[in-house]
Amino acid sequence: MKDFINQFQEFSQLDDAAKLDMITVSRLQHFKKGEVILPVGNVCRHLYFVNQGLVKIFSVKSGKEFIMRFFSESQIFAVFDSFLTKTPANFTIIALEDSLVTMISHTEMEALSRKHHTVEFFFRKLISDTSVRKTKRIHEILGEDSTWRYQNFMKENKHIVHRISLGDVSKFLGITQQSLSRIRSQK
Amino acid sequence: MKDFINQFQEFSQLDDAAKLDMITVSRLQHFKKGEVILPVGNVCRHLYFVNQGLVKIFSVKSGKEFIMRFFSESQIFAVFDSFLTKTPANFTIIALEDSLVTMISHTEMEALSRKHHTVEFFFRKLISDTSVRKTKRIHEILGEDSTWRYQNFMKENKHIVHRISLGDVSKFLGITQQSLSRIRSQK
DNA sequence: TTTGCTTTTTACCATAGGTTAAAAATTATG
DNA sequence: CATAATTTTTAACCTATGGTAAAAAGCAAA
Repeated sequence: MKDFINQFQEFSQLDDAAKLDMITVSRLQHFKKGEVILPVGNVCRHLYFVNQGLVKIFSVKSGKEFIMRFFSESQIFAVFDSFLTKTPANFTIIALEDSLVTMISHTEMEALSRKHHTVEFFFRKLISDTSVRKTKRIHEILGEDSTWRYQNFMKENKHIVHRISLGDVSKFLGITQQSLSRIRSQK
Repeated sequence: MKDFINQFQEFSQLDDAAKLDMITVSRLQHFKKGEVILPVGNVCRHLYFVNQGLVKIFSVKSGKEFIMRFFSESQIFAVFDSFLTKTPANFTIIALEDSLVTMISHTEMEALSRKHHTVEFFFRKLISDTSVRKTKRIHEILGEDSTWRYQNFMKENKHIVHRISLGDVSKFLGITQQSLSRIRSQK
């Protein structure tokens, strides 16, 4: 189990004082399988880090579920637009497995950003990382067919695909489960 | 023609010292219709502001053009992931009309962010704004059909649609021009 | 094991959007 | 103007994916 500070370091170097402060303000929480970490409509007031487990961020639009992303061990997550703008989240976060999560509140993050430039920088890096991913995703949805996207998803998520149901994979890809099944069979 | 500082203010309040500094480091440049503002593969080293004109940010994937976004008067643009991570941009920026653009270099922006917390905050707001838009876009592409997306695009871009070719509209929507034409005729 | 619940697959039809080709309309140029 | 170049539309055909329904497989609990 990778310590969250080590992981944060991979985004940007944090000085020792900053590290210490971050550890101080962080808290650990356990979520049971199926438990809601953030209900839709609530403001996302924390930055989360997965120590152990698996979560999904999703939304429901006219009865259909759409999965934004999965997060597993050593990943940082939040509903960023809600987190950054303090507006109600359009997404729900739930634990797909029993999960152990480290949390830092928005308030604390803001304070630390102000105090330590390295934290502010880390923050910006983190946001730009999610931004890059979204751009890539838009690109792929518009430019590649679902077979390609399925194979790509499997390739890029080798370590966790066996923990995700095919239904959830299809909800991530934006196709029906039947279509996914068809894609899987032909070949 | 809206002054860029005024526009920046709409994202977050800038103090007078910050404003003055930003004006000092900004420079104005003219681009002719069709001129490349940023070639693909180059690092996007500036934050841009459209005083007058219209630009598009696009990429080409296996011969097909995909338009990320259009920017017209009073809008701030950049290839943000390139700008933030200093990696080569996957997108080209070109002027669709003769355009007058205010530019601030990444280096200057970084320096000002460090100097003025209001600038840093503005920066984060700006990035989170683009992030929200991308999320919305992903959502729409996966959840709505092209007729809906076309109508929505027209609604949300009333002021500039008459300046954009239907070919470019289709490249933004991610469908062929023929499909767009079909959508436009039926109804 | 048996029974029941959930997930995944199969099948058949309907439809949106892609492909290709060409006509029509619009805009630019000599 | 007249001609060329570009943009937009029309049309015929094709394919991928959705909708619906039901079967099959996998898993869980008694």
